[in-house]
Amino acid sequence: MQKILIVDDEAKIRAVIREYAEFNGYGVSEAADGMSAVAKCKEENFDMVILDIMMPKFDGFSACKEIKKLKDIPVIMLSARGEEYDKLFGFELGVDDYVVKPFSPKELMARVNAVLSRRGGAESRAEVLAFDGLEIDMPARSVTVDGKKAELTPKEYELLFYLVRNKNIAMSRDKLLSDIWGYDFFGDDRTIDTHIKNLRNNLGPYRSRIVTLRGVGYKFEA
Amino acid sequence: MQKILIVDDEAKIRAVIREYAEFNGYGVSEAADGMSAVAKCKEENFDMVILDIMMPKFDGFSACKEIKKLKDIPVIMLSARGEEYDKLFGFELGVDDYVVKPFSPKELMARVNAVLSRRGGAESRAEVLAFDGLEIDMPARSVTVDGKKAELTPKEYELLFYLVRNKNIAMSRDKLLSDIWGYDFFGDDRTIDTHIKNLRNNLGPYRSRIVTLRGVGYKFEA
DNA sequence: CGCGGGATGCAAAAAATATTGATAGTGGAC
DNA sequence: GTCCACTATCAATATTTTTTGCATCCCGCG
Repeated sequence: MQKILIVDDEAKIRAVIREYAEFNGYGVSEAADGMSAVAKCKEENFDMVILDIMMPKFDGFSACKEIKKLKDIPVIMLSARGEEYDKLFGFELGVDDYVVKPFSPKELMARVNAVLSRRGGAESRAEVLAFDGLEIDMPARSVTVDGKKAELTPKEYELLFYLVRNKNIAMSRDKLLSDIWGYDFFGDDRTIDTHIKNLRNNLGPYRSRIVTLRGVGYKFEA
Repeated sequence: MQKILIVDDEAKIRAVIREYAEFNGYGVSEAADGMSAVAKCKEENFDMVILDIMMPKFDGFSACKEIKKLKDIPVIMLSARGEEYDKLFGFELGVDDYVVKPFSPKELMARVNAVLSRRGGAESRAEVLAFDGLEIDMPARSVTVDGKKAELTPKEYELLFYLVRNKNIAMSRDKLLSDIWGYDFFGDDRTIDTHIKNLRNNLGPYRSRIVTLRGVGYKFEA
């Protein structure tokens, strides 16, 4: 079941959306402000966030930015008519769709479905990513560094892909070992270090994207 | 590179779309009104036109009609909410998609990609392809290497065609076996390797187009 | 300032994987 | 039935990758 996080300061609006969303077979969580929305996204994996712009504490824009930094979750923004249209065009915001209040719940759900199906639809699961001159093409299993192809070993691919898919999230050695090597791997932690080192050596100028978190593990910084 | 013509009277909107489009790897031209849009279409071949409806001089509808008369280019229309919605569905306008303002640029690009891949789908599923001196004619079941016909066995054809149809995508041995040999094939992985070897031997200088992906399988590199 | 627990680098051993050529099985054409 | 091209399997070889142990380095902390 796909889960949606509804963020709006008005309980009434949340309730309406919830009702429709549940009717459409989605699981629903709620948050009343941007801050707690971000917090919830940290602890739970949502498939979609519906985010009001005007909110106390932490507005929708800021929340959106934070959430997108955390994970690549689709976001639909809600706004009152005429409210800060322009900002939506901000390049870095990455909003997936936009619905003007007052909206009909039916229309909102149509958009939710549209966005989700676009994502889930085979290719567009953002499997080809670029960070400056670092291009990562997962389907093709190829990585280019400033236009030059990097030759990675299988484990290096897996490691990189894994870190990128979980970008900006600290991954402990334990988690890396069990997720990439398999839960039944009996081996040394140093193994990871070595692979990280090898991987870094292949990323040239972008080696520092893989950040060491002392005492914890690693993360890919986007 | 695919080229898009963006037509809107507001420079700001054009700029936003341009930014996104270029980010997505498209080439971009702009026009501020319907008249110059048609003119540009006459002199240059675009792969897509994004057309605002409400414009001075020559509105989007008229421009669309003119352009469609000239060439069969996909058109995506932009419209303000509620603005002449109906007409879009009407008649022979042949609009490929439409997006309601305010829209998120991301959504617009998703639609652009969708329309283009829908169109290009037919094309890229082209059954006669050439990579340098390697010509692959699927319907004719013939492959020529630098003008000389290569004699392939049935399995070699299938393998090559399959890889080419999925060019630049890593294909695991599992997938190859189940897609080419059939899901019920009970056999050895090495079988594939051998056929790959035979195939490569028949591709002369282009043998390296079939790239080994250690630990995974193979891919055809275009 | 020195200590200690990671983090890193290196190189060799060990393991995994791909390539290749030889070989045998298969089914159709004659 | 025999021949033949094609296919599958196998085993030896070649290649690459992974792991590991150790030496060294670095950073935060007392």
